[in-house]
Amino acid sequence: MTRSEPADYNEANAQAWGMCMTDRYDFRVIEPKWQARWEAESTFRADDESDRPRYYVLEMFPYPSGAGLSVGHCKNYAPADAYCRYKSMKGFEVLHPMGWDAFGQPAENEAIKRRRHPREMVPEYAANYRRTLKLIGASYDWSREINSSEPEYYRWTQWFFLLLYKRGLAYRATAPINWCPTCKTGLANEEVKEGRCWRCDTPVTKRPLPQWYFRITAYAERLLAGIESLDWPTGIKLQQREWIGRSEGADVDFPIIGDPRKIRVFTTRPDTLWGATFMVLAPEHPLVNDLTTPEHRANVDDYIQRAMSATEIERMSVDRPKTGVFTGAYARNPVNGEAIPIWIADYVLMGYGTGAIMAVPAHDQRDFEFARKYGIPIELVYTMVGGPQDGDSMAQALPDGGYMRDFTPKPEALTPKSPFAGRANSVETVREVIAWLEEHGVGEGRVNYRLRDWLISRQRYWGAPIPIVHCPSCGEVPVPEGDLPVLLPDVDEYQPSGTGESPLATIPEFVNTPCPSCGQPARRETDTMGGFACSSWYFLRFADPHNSEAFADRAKIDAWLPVDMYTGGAEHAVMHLLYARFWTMGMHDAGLVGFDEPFPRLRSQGAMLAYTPGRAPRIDEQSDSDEDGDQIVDWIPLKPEEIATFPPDQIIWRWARMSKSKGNVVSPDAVVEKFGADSLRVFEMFVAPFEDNVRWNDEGVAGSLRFLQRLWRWMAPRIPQVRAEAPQTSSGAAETDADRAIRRKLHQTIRKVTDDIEGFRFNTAIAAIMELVNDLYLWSPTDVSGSHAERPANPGLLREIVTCLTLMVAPFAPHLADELWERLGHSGSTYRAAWPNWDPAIAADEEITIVVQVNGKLRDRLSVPPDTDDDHVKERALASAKVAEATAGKTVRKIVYVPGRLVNIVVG
RNA sequence: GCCCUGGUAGUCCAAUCGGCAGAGACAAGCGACUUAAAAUCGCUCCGGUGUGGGUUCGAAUCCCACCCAGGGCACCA
Repeated sequence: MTRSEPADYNEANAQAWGMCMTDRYDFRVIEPKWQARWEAESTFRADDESDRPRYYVLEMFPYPSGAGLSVGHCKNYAPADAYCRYKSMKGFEVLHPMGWDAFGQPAENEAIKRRRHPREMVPEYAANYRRTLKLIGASYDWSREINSSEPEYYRWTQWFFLLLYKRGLAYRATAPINWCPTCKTGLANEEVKEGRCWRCDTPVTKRPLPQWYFRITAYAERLLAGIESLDWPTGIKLQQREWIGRSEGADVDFPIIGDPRKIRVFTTRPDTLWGATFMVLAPEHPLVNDLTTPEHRANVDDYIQRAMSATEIERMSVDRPKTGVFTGAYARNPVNGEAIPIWIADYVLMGYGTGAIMAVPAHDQRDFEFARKYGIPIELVYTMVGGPQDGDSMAQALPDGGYMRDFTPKPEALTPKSPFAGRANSVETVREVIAWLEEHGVGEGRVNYRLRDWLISRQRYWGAPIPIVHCPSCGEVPVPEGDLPVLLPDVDEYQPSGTGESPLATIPEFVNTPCPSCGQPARRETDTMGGFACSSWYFLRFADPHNSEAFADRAKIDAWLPVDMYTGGAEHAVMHLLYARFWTMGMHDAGLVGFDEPFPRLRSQGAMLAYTPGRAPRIDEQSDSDEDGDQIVDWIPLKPEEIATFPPDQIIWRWARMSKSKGNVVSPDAVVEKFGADSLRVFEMFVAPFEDNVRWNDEGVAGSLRFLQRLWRWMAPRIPQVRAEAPQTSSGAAETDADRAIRRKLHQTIRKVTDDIEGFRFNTAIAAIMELVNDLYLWSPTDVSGSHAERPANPGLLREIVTCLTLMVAPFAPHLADELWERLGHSGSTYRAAWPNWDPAIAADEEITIVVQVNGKLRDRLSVPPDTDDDHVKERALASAKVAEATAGKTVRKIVYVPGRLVNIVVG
């Protein structure tokens, strides 16, 4: 947060330099100059024909909002850009593209709010983003810019829809879907967070609608297995694993008494079948209506009614007491022949497994609570020594463990004797029970996934129309490829209707079309695709963005993809990243691409936090949140217009993620104006590791500017000296100890910076350069004016230092580096210059410090050549006076020597 | 409730394999330069790693328990 001091550092600097105006670090001149040069020379254009090895760096493409780019976005863009520049200098042909995730609700909502059409608004906002990205010196190949809302792009989104459709991976079905009453559209499961819409926080309701789905569940196993090989943050891999939610168990069929049908349940614990004393169906289960007996009809209907009207939040609340009603029907437990009652309860979810469970109250806490409440018998399957021996004495379900009881079977039982009596409660027993069930034809092993199919339909205007025609005689007919794109009609009114119908449904010219198959009048599908469809393949388009014959040329895809380094926010851990993986697997199986993981390497940047004024919520603002004590809203950011009028003593300041909605966004424009783009870049990389959240502060950027000025002040006056000398004058010069030390430091720094950039550790890379600069001032002091920069005794060494330092700082402060590079007499940008190498022999320490400990406590230090042999080091350690003092009168019991590090003398 | 990440100086952060706790910066202070201030250059300050145990010659690092912060999941049978 900006504290105060609108000090103009650059002006102050100019004064300090007085007469030396031409040599001062003037970012206001340097930065526009190089940005113009890069643009004019197409420095960052990725050459498809290059014979260099390829490297593809991609940041998740943004939705260009009206608020513009913030310094928070730069937390990702600046380091990714530094990485690109580094890779280019390492000899790679780098593809670094940018585009706009322009379809979808954020753009549409903003357009509605501002009463402008998104078609004209999006390019304007995109232009502003592009301007800001250029302002911070980002090295994008703008000739590859794409916009997902343009027909030449979404034509291929539709093409992929049809591809998935033809491969049986897209289908239409009617089911109760997640519906956001505010956004007035259906949502995918991934877009519901804690029962609320991920965009607007509105509690989600259920609504039965015909919708399009992608059959992502068909790839559940591959999506899960593929995670293993990915170089991604462990947290994101874990989230994907949990979202897919694999569990092993069995399907078991329970015959209904007095009905020929059976109820199928999924269970992970088929070994507890002997304790299943009732069954529970989800209220939406299709058999409920048929099973309910007349005397229970009213109760059941009433319960279903209430369950359907509850919001997801109410229904999913864990702490809520279990409720349910008896249907009047009974099923037979297939293993022991008992007749068990069939209930319905809303703690059973229609969307998971079969929507029906066998309830084993003795071994499942939820079933236990339910059984206790409704007086249903509790039958132990496993018992433990010292544990409860019958259901009546239990206070809660039994934890895992114990051994299986023997049971007295009924005549209807599957086998006359209980076959597993005495078996341990273990996964082996579960496995054997499954085999036994299969043998007797009452169940089969099954793997179940939590993942559900991806709901892609949106009842919104601003998206790619789903390319399907509904014909009264032919049914669903895909639009022929030659007729793509199905253009989104240009209309004035496109507000979401809220009826469950897309706004497109009200446009007869769009809806009415002849059937592509039979030519009879038919209706177009009016739903559009959610924005995640566009972002599931955009990384391919960048390889060949202007292709009008195909989504991209295969040879170019093979050359550039998969993406070598992908960066973006962790909020897309399960949405975009899972969808894009699925889509890629679909394409791979269709033979369109040669890989099935699009992003082998991923890094997630931390958020930029701003110090944000807020207030306590009013009573009425808490109402929808806190029934169960969670989800309490305790802080609401103040709108910019409220701050002036709000009582200052009631303002609560907090660090909050920068976002347009909180009104706490710091724009790069102001920062660049005041400190320069290079300072902003250096600050964002230096302040913390890439993955960490950062609290924005101007002081830090000022510090980065000071560092760049310091570096410049040392370098600039020496460049003329370097240029004046012939390149090869170093050989004869005698090397002093100080010269050798600084050269060693230089090579150690190159090594450190190289390793750190490879490992995405930009903060420590910059710290290493700072260290080198500090050492340079000690080696060869410079005063304020630069006039006292002495003529070096060893011009070759000076040339080496100046050259390597310029190149090393280039990824972080490219404008400054290119300016120095030019002054050094080179033409062109550092972007195509070679990254410096280090010489291990020069970087090697001449002397190393060995720490001498006595009983683990530091007592002395020895300085020895690195190749000194072990015994000699130990001898010298024992010879130390300080050691003698510490060991006086004690016996040496042991000497631990860690080569090159320490000697620990254990005495007692 | 469960899972994951992380707690190091007044602040942000380093410490690569279990081996000197401090690289770098911010802030503060002092000195030099200056008529003065700013800027600059140099120097200085402070902590023993959230808490309590354990393993080890040796723990910021490994193990156990707890506390705090951030994130994820949450009736998934």
